[in-house]
Amino acid sequence: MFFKIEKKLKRGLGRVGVLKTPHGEIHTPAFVAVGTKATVKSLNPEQVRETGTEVVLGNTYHLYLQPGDEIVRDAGGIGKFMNWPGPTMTDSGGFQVFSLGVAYGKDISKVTKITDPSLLIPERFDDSDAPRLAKIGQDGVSFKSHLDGSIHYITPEKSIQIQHNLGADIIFAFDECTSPAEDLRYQEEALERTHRWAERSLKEHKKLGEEKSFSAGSLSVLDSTALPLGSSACETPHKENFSSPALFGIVQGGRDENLRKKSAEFIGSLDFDGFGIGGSFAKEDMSTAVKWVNEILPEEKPRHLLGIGEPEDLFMGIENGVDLFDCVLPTRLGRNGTLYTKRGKIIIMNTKFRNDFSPVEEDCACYSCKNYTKSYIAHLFHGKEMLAGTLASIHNLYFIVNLVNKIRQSILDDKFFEFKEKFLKEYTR
RNA sequence: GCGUCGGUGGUAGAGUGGUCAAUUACAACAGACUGUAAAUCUGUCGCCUUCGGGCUACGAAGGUUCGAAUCCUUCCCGACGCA
Repeated sequence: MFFKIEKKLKRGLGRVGVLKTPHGEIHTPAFVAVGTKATVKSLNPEQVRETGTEVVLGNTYHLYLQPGDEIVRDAGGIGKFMNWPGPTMTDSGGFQVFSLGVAYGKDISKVTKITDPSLLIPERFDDSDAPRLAKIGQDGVSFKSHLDGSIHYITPEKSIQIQHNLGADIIFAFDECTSPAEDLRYQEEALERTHRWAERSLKEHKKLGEEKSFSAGSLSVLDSTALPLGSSACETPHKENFSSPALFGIVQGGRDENLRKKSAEFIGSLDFDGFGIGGSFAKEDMSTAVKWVNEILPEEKPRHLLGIGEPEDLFMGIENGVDLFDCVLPTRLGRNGTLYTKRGKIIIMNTKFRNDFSPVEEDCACYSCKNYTKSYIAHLFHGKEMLAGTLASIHNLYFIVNLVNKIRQSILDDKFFEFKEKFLKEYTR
């Protein structure tokens, strides 16, 4: 993997770059489509590509449970398995420590509103009897499968082994995503753990890399079949790291400035190929956390803001030096009937759209907008037709990917701040 | 014409003397969703309300009862059976 910064924002930490992977280039800042179970829900790879998406992110925990990482390995890796010829990433399962752990069955998620003050009370009350599917142990995390109830113990080593089997171009260290509701003492404890796990992830990664380079030799034959289907993403794979993915370390630290900076210092000092910025945020804490971290992380390596994705967040992240984003929102909102427009989100099932024969966005160039009306898409949703989620996901993914692309271009044109102001002024809610 | 069964809120369909403005499902309406436990979830869903409650309602009209969607009578409508 190779990362090159092409241009920097004059004010702020933002930059434009290119990330070269064995399966093609990623033009940063870039939006990564989430394909948790080796599929971007409701879309086939051609449809994903048509939205302008360059890279897809799968999930370690989900693919380990089903179909199993060895099957994905034997299929030729996640990209080949899912017929996605471009770059791929896998998340480590660290988010599931959170979503299936403390957040399980609760009204907390990746970005938590502070409307419920009890969520932010700075104490870790004893709710050990609360049902959860993930429990943090001495060495790793025990998960109770949401599919069949079986118990699985995931350690940093295990996560890296699974990810090597899944075979993405970029993988992540195993971490603990913490809730903003946790108190400082717990954040500190969790951060220590994430740091130890980072070192262990890195060590296991290097070990597996060495084992692979010993047995490498005929690998290039295998990979020549996996080149991107005609398009600019085609690039000669780099020799270094060819047989081994790039590993990103993850910065945590919650909302505390000292912890965030400490984490950025520590993770940034390790021999990672890039970095993830993790954590569950209260919305207003996000920008400061990102800034604290990116002022410290080594400038020449890429940074991925994990799980973030609303338009205003993308501007914030890019301005503060983020190169990669992934988020389930475009596809999840799409499937659930909410569509992005430059004037804000709309709920397509609302009565007023039943007889609205204009496209979702008049000047949008996505497949859905070029071919269908709001009335028709509303009809598909009311009728619970499968095509509904597909058309909506195409539009939303196109909207977000293209927004990031436009922001990228605005930096190249020295117009970032004008563009940001203009966009956010029109975009409401 | 006689007999039997049945008529419940937008629909289907519970309820068969008080705890019933009426279970439930669907539809409708509004909302939520940020490293996917998610094609999911939440709220509203007779009228009015100062959110305490008030009013009108289970085909129609009478009646029994402290009290009726629930029991009785007649009528109207529907299905089936016999003529």
